[in-house]
Amino acid sequence: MKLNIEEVSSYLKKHNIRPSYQRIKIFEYLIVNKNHPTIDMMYKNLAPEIPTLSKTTVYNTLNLFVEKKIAVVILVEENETRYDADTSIHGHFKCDDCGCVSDLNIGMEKLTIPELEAFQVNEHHLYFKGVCKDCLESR
Amino acid sequence: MKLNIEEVSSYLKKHNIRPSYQRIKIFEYLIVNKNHPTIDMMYKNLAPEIPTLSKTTVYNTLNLFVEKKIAVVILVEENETRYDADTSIHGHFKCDDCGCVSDLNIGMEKLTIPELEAFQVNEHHLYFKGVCKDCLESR
DNA sequence: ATGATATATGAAATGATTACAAAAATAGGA
DNA sequence: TCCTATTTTTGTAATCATTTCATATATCAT
Repeated sequence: MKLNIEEVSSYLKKHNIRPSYQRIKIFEYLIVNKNHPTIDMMYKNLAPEIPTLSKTTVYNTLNLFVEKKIAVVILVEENETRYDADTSIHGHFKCDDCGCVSDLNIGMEKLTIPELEAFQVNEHHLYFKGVCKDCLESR
Repeated sequence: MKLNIEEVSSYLKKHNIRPSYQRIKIFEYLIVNKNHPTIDMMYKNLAPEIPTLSKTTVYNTLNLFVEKKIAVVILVEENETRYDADTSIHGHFKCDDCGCVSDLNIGMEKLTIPELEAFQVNEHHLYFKGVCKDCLESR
């Protein structure tokens, strides 16, 4: 996602989403931080800037983004739903130490799965868990 | 997992789990059905056979199995934690139509991810979502 | 058998998410 | 611009999965 902040509004419009103040701010947060945040992370970070923000709005907005396909759900942990505005096929790594979730550019096309020949595949998900480089070094 | 039902008890013991009646029945359910069930599915299916069974016991037992590494958590859906007694590295497919989750034998070793060179990888997760063959045919 | 430890149970607490109704913002037409 | 209809936001209450906790039950070693 090489999306410029100024283009957020038109990007939302292009996907049939009215660019309200809250929606713009939330989408901006996703593409600027690229940290695959949870609802709570987004709420806590945006609340100071948007004092009236309700957590329900964050839930509603992300559900809308997913429905309109400008965001995807990332599952790397039980009871921890994260979101990503990068809808291209790629993987993730979750560090069990610092908790960060980073992107992996994976040529998942290389993976041919015979068992899926007759299947209709709509979503690809690949993730790893372990300890990231930074955490390994600081031990 | 080519585990014989009679061997469940010794398999549990080998992993430092006391083979109580409930634990044996729950583990048997996993290896016999191979359907990657949720806690609720296991509870509903075993309750008739074990009238005193408590859902808390199913939670406790699966948490124990995961801790002792004889089962793994499978995430293919928000707020839907599933379990698998096959701890070997393999993938899954979830059908959005019938809801079934099936195994995929994937040589994930073939995937070399340069970005993970300096990382310590403990878990591999790969899954796809879409429509399975049976559901496609019955349309 | 007895006492100690481990396990199972059910009720209550927690936490994330959704449902819902009211308030606020926005868009379009007179 | 004003009015009305529609959309969006908000906060509270409801829901659902999961955990906590205290008690009851079962198991183990002596």
